[in-house]
Amino acid sequence: MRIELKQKTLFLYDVDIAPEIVFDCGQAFRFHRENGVYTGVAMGKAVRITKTDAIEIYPVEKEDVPLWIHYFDLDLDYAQIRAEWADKTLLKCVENIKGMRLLNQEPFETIISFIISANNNVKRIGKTIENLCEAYGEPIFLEGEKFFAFPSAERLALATREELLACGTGYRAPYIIETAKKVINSDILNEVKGLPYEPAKKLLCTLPGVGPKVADCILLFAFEHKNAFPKDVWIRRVIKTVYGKDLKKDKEIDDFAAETFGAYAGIAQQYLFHYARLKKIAG
DNA sequence: ACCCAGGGTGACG
DNA sequence: CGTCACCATGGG
Repeated sequence: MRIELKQKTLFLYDVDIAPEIVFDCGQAFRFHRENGVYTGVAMGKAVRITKTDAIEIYPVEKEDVPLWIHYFDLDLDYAQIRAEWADKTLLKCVENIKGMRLLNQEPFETIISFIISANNNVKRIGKTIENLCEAYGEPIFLEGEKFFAFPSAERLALATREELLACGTGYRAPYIIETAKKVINSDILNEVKGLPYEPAKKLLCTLPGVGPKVADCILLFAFEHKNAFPKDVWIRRVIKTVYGKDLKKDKEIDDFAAETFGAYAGIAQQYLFHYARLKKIAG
Protein backbone atom coordinates (compact mmCIF):
# COMPACT_ATOMS: atom_id res chain seq x y z
CA MET A 1 0.00 0.00 0.00
CA ARG A 2 1.14 3.54 -0.78
CA ILE A 3 -0.54 6.76 0.36
CA GLU A 4 -0.45 10.28 -1.08
CA LEU A 5 -2.32 13.46 -0.21
CA LYS A 6 -2.46 16.07 -3.00
CA GLN A 7 -4.90 18.98 -3.29
CA LYS A 8 -7.13 17.48 -0.60
CA THR A 9 -7.37 14.22 -2.51
CA LEU A 10 -6.19 11.14 -0.65
CA PHE A 11 -4.73 8.53 -3.01
CA LEU A 12 -4.55 4.93 -1.84
CA TYR A 13 -2.36 2.84 -4.14
CA ASP A 14 -2.05 -0.94 -4.14
CA VAL A 15 -5.14 -1.62 -2.06
CA ASP A 16 -7.68 -4.16 -3.27
CA ILE A 17 -10.77 -2.10 -2.64
CA ALA A 18 -13.80 -2.35 -4.92
CA PRO A 19 -16.14 0.52 -3.98
CA GLU A 20 -19.18 -1.10 -5.60
CA ILE A 21 -18.71 -4.09 -3.32
CA VAL A 22 -17.64 -2.24 -0.17
CA PHE A 23 -20.57 0.18 -0.31
CA ASP A 24 -23.24 -2.13 -1.69
CA CYS A 25 -22.60 -5.26 0.34
CA GLY A 26 -25.01 -4.35 3.11
CA GLN A 27 -22.59 -3.16 5.79
CA ALA A 28 -22.96 0.59 5.13
CA PHE A 29 -25.93 2.43 3.71
CA ARG A 30 -24.94 6.02 3.09
CA PHE A 31 -22.79 5.95 -0.05
CA HIS A 32 -24.43 6.14 -3.46
CA ARG A 33 -22.96 5.82 -6.94
CA GLU A 34 -23.38 8.43 -9.61
CA ASN A 35 -21.32 8.30 -12.82
CA GLY A 36 -18.86 5.90 -11.26
CA VAL A 37 -18.31 8.09 -8.21
CA TYR A 38 -19.48 7.11 -4.75
CA THR A 39 -20.59 10.02 -2.61
CA GLY A 40 -21.68 9.80 0.99
CA VAL A 41 -21.20 10.88 4.57
CA ALA A 42 -19.10 9.15 7.19
CA MET A 43 -17.88 10.50 10.50
CA GLY A 44 -19.66 13.76 9.85
CA LYS A 45 -17.78 14.42 6.59
CA ALA A 46 -19.13 14.31 3.05
CA VAL A 47 -16.67 12.75 0.60
CA ARG A 48 -16.47 11.48 -2.96
CA ILE A 49 -14.71 8.21 -3.64
CA THR A 50 -13.43 7.15 -7.05
CA LYS A 51 -11.44 4.18 -8.27
CA THR A 52 -8.77 5.01 -10.85
CA ASP A 53 -5.35 3.42 -10.65
CA ALA A 54 -5.79 4.29 -6.99
CA ILE A 55 -8.68 4.72 -4.61
CA GLU A 56 -9.25 8.48 -4.42
CA ILE A 57 -11.04 10.17 -1.53
CA TYR A 58 -11.97 13.87 -1.69
CA PRO A 59 -11.87 16.12 0.23
CA VAL A 60 -9.50 14.99 2.96
CA GLU A 61 -7.66 17.26 5.40
CA LYS A 62 -4.15 16.28 6.45
CA GLU A 63 -5.17 15.63 10.04
CA ASP A 64 -7.97 13.32 8.89
CA VAL A 65 -5.77 10.92 6.94
CA PRO A 66 -5.47 8.41 9.81
CA LEU A 67 -9.25 8.58 10.21
CA TRP A 68 -9.83 7.41 6.63
CA ILE A 69 -7.06 4.82 6.81
CA HIS A 70 -8.86 3.31 9.76
CA TYR A 71 -12.31 3.70 8.18
CA PHE A 72 -11.21 1.50 5.29
CA ASP A 73 -9.63 -0.98 7.70
CA LEU A 74 -6.27 -0.62 5.99
CA ASP A 75 -4.39 -1.82 9.05
CA LEU A 76 -5.58 -5.31 8.15
CA ASP A 77 -4.06 -7.21 5.24
CA TYR A 78 -7.05 -8.89 3.61
CA ALA A 79 -4.91 -10.75 1.08
CA GLN A 80 -3.01 -12.27 3.97
CA ILE A 81 -6.26 -13.21 5.74
CA ARG A 82 -7.59 -14.84 2.57
CA ALA A 83 -4.32 -16.70 2.16
CA GLU A 84 -4.77 -18.25 5.58
CA TRP A 85 -8.24 -19.58 4.79
CA ALA A 86 -8.19 -23.22 3.80
CA ASP A 87 -11.90 -23.74 3.16
CA LYS A 88 -12.28 -24.19 -0.59
CA THR A 89 -15.98 -23.34 -0.64
CA LEU A 90 -15.27 -19.97 0.93
CA LEU A 91 -12.32 -19.30 -1.40
CA LYS A 92 -14.50 -20.01 -4.41
CA CYS A 93 -17.16 -17.59 -3.15
CA VAL A 94 -14.48 -14.98 -2.54
CA GLU A 95 -12.87 -15.36 -5.97
CA ASN A 96 -14.76 -12.62 -7.80
CA ILE A 97 -15.39 -10.29 -4.86
CA LYS A 98 -11.91 -9.81 -3.45
CA GLY A 99 -12.40 -6.06 -3.24
CA MET A 100 -14.76 -6.52 -0.31
CA ARG A 101 -13.57 -4.87 2.88
CA LEU A 102 -15.13 -4.23 6.27
CA LEU A 103 -15.46 -0.56 7.13
CA ASN A 104 -14.83 0.64 10.68
CA GLN A 105 -17.98 2.67 11.18
CA GLU A 106 -19.28 4.89 13.95
CA PRO A 107 -20.87 3.02 16.85
CA PHE A 108 -24.09 5.01 17.28
CA GLU A 109 -24.82 5.15 13.56
CA THR A 110 -24.18 1.42 13.29
CA ILE A 111 -26.43 0.64 16.25
CA ILE A 112 -29.39 2.59 14.87
CA SER A 113 -28.80 1.36 11.32
CA PHE A 114 -28.92 -2.27 12.36
CA ILE A 115 -31.88 -1.80 14.67
CA ILE A 116 -33.61 -0.65 11.49
CA SER A 117 -32.26 -3.66 9.62
CA ALA A 118 -34.36 -6.10 11.65
CA ASN A 119 -36.80 -8.01 9.42
CA ASN A 120 -36.08 -5.51 6.66
CA ASN A 121 -34.31 -5.42 3.30
CA VAL A 122 -31.12 -3.59 2.34
CA LYS A 123 -32.76 -1.15 -0.06
CA ARG A 124 -35.41 -0.02 2.38
CA ILE A 125 -32.91 0.17 5.27
CA GLY A 126 -30.91 2.69 3.25
CA LYS A 127 -33.98 4.69 2.33
CA THR A 128 -35.14 4.88 5.95
CA ILE A 129 -31.68 5.95 7.15
CA GLU A 130 -31.56 8.73 4.55
CA ASN A 131 -34.96 9.93 5.76
CA LEU A 132 -33.66 10.04 9.34
CA CYS A 133 -30.58 11.99 8.29
CA GLU A 134 -32.63 14.55 6.32
CA ALA A 135 -35.03 14.98 9.22
CA TYR A 136 -32.54 15.15 12.11
CA GLY A 137 -28.97 15.36 10.77
CA GLU A 138 -26.76 18.44 10.57
CA PRO A 139 -26.43 19.72 6.99
CA ILE A 140 -23.06 19.36 5.29
CA PHE A 141 -22.13 21.06 2.04
CA LEU A 142 -19.78 19.66 -0.58
CA GLU A 143 -19.24 21.55 -3.83
CA GLY A 144 -22.58 23.28 -3.39
CA GLU A 145 -24.42 20.03 -2.84
CA LYS A 146 -26.24 19.50 0.45
CA PHE A 147 -25.77 16.37 2.53
CA PHE A 148 -26.72 15.43 6.08
CA ALA A 149 -24.72 13.92 8.92
CA PHE A 150 -26.14 10.95 10.76
CA PRO A 151 -28.27 12.32 13.62
CA SER A 152 -26.85 12.53 17.13
CA ALA A 153 -28.25 10.41 19.94
CA GLU A 154 -29.32 13.63 21.63
CA ARG A 155 -31.48 14.59 18.65
CA LEU A 156 -32.97 11.13 18.04
CA ALA A 157 -33.89 10.86 21.70
CA LEU A 158 -36.16 13.88 21.20
CA ALA A 159 -37.97 12.41 18.18
CA THR A 160 -41.54 11.18 18.51
CA ARG A 161 -42.86 7.82 17.45
CA GLU A 162 -45.05 9.47 14.83
CA GLU A 163 -42.12 11.38 13.33
CA LEU A 164 -40.06 8.21 13.07
CA LEU A 165 -42.95 6.34 11.50
CA ALA A 166 -43.05 9.06 8.86
CA CYS A 167 -39.38 8.27 8.17
CA GLY A 168 -40.31 4.66 7.53
CA THR A 169 -38.80 3.07 10.62
CA GLY A 170 -41.96 1.05 11.20
CA TYR A 171 -42.36 -0.80 14.48
CA ARG A 172 -38.70 -0.11 15.32
CA ALA A 173 -39.51 3.55 16.14
CA PRO A 174 -39.72 3.12 19.95
CA TYR A 175 -36.54 1.02 19.90
CA ILE A 176 -34.68 3.90 18.25
CA ILE A 177 -35.93 6.47 20.74
CA GLU A 178 -35.26 4.33 23.80
CA THR A 179 -31.83 3.23 22.58
CA ALA A 180 -30.85 6.85 21.87
CA LYS A 181 -31.89 7.78 25.42
CA LYS A 182 -29.89 4.94 26.89
CA VAL A 183 -26.80 5.91 24.90
CA ILE A 184 -27.07 9.45 26.27
CA ASN A 185 -27.84 8.51 29.84
CA SER A 186 -25.21 5.84 30.25
CA ASP A 187 -21.61 5.13 29.30
CA ILE A 188 -22.53 2.05 27.32
CA LEU A 189 -20.55 2.86 24.16
CA ASN A 190 -17.30 3.27 26.08
CA GLU A 191 -18.03 0.16 28.12
CA VAL A 192 -18.60 -1.92 25.01
CA LYS A 193 -15.37 -0.60 23.54
CA GLY A 194 -13.38 -1.92 26.46
CA LEU A 195 -14.90 -5.39 26.58
CA PRO A 196 -14.06 -8.68 24.88
CA TYR A 197 -16.54 -10.20 22.42
CA GLU A 198 -18.91 -12.14 24.67
CA PRO A 199 -19.56 -9.55 27.40
CA ALA A 200 -19.65 -6.77 24.80
CA LYS A 201 -22.40 -8.64 22.94
CA LYS A 202 -24.30 -9.23 26.16
CA LEU A 203 -24.12 -5.54 27.02
CA LEU A 204 -25.25 -4.44 23.55
CA CYS A 205 -28.26 -6.74 23.85
CA THR A 206 -29.50 -4.62 26.76
CA LEU A 207 -30.35 -1.91 24.20
CA PRO A 208 -33.97 -2.00 22.99
CA GLY A 209 -34.19 -3.46 19.49
CA VAL A 210 -30.76 -5.07 19.75
CA GLY A 211 -30.70 -8.87 19.88
CA PRO A 212 -27.97 -11.42 19.10
CA LYS A 213 -27.90 -10.85 15.34
CA VAL A 214 -27.95 -7.06 15.43
CA ALA A 215 -25.35 -7.08 18.21
CA ASP A 216 -23.02 -9.18 16.05
CA CYS A 217 -23.39 -6.70 13.19
CA ILE A 218 -22.56 -3.82 15.53
CA LEU A 219 -19.53 -5.61 16.96
CA LEU A 220 -18.28 -6.54 13.48
CA PHE A 221 -18.89 -3.21 11.74
CA ALA A 222 -18.19 -0.71 14.54
CA PHE A 223 -16.08 -2.38 17.24
CA GLU A 224 -13.57 -4.38 15.20
CA HIS A 225 -14.62 -7.79 16.51
CA LYS A 226 -13.78 -9.62 13.30
CA ASN A 227 -14.80 -12.92 14.85
CA ALA A 228 -18.44 -11.81 15.23
CA PHE A 229 -20.57 -13.91 12.86
CA PRO A 230 -24.03 -12.37 12.25
CA LYS A 231 -26.61 -15.03 11.44
CA ASP A 232 -29.28 -13.63 9.13
CA VAL A 233 -31.55 -15.50 6.73
CA TRP A 234 -28.98 -15.30 3.92
CA ILE A 235 -26.08 -16.77 5.86
CA ARG A 236 -28.31 -19.53 7.23
CA ARG A 237 -29.16 -20.43 3.64
CA VAL A 238 -25.47 -20.52 2.74
CA ILE A 239 -24.71 -22.85 5.65
CA LYS A 240 -27.56 -25.12 4.62
CA THR A 241 -27.43 -24.99 0.82
CA VAL A 242 -23.75 -24.38 0.06
CA TYR A 243 -22.20 -26.20 3.01
CA GLY A 244 -24.96 -28.79 3.34
CA LYS A 245 -25.12 -28.40 7.09
CA ASP A 246 -28.48 -28.23 8.85
CA LEU A 247 -27.42 -26.14 11.83
CA LYS A 248 -30.23 -24.39 13.65
CA LYS A 249 -28.91 -23.12 16.97
CA ASP A 250 -26.75 -20.00 16.92
CA LYS A 251 -24.02 -21.66 18.92
CA GLU A 252 -23.76 -24.53 16.46
CA ILE A 253 -23.22 -22.05 13.63
CA ASP A 254 -20.72 -20.04 15.69
CA ASP A 255 -18.71 -23.17 16.45
CA PHE A 256 -18.78 -24.18 12.78
CA ALA A 257 -17.70 -20.67 11.75
CA ALA A 258 -14.85 -20.51 14.25
CA GLU A 259 -13.57 -23.95 13.22
CA THR A 260 -13.91 -23.34 9.50
CA PHE A 261 -12.99 -19.66 9.18
CA GLY A 262 -10.93 -18.91 12.29
CA ALA A 263 -10.42 -15.58 14.03
CA TYR A 264 -11.65 -13.57 11.03
CA ALA A 265 -14.90 -15.47 10.63
CA GLY A 266 -16.81 -12.19 10.45
CA ILE A 267 -14.95 -11.20 7.30
CA ALA A 268 -15.74 -14.60 5.82
CA GLN A 269 -19.36 -14.03 6.78
CA GLN A 270 -19.46 -10.78 4.85
CA TYR A 271 -18.01 -12.43 1.76
CA LEU A 272 -20.56 -15.24 2.03
CA PHE A 273 -23.42 -12.82 2.66
CA HIS A 274 -22.54 -10.80 -0.43
CA TYR A 275 -22.07 -13.93 -2.51
CA ALA A 276 -25.47 -15.25 -1.43
CA ARG A 277 -27.20 -12.01 -2.37
CA LEU A 278 -25.43 -11.80 -5.73
CA LYS A 279 -26.40 -15.37 -6.57
CA LYS A 280 -29.85 -14.98 -5.03
CA ILE A 281 -29.41 -18.25 -3.21
CA ALA A 282 -32.78 -19.74 -2.33
CA GLY A 283 -33.75 -21.56 0.80
C1' DA B 1 -53.74 -11.61 -1.56
C1' DC B 2 -49.50 -13.66 0.14
C1' DC B 3 -44.43 -13.90 1.09
C1' DC B 4 -40.09 -11.92 2.06
C1' DA B 5 -36.49 -8.85 3.96
C1' DG B 6 -29.02 -8.42 7.56
C1' DG B 7 -35.00 -9.97 13.83
C1' DG B 8 -36.49 -8.54 18.51
C1' DT B 9 -39.88 -8.81 22.10
C1' DG B 10 -43.07 -10.69 25.14
C1' DA B 11 -46.18 -14.48 26.41
C1' DC B 12 -46.61 -19.05 27.27
C1' DG B 13 -45.30 -23.95 28.04
C1' DC C 1 -34.67 -23.75 27.86
C1' DG C 2 -37.93 -23.61 23.10
C1' DT C 3 -41.88 -21.96 20.30
C1' DC C 4 -44.77 -18.37 18.35
C1' DA C 5 -47.67 -14.26 17.16
C1' DC C 6 -46.82 -9.77 16.46
C1' DC C 7 -44.61 -5.79 15.09
C1' DA C 8 -44.52 -1.48 9.87
C1' DT C 9 -43.40 -1.26 5.29
C1' DG C 10 -42.42 -1.69 0.34
C1' DG C 11 -41.36 -4.88 -3.38
C1' DG C 12 -41.85 -9.33 -5.74
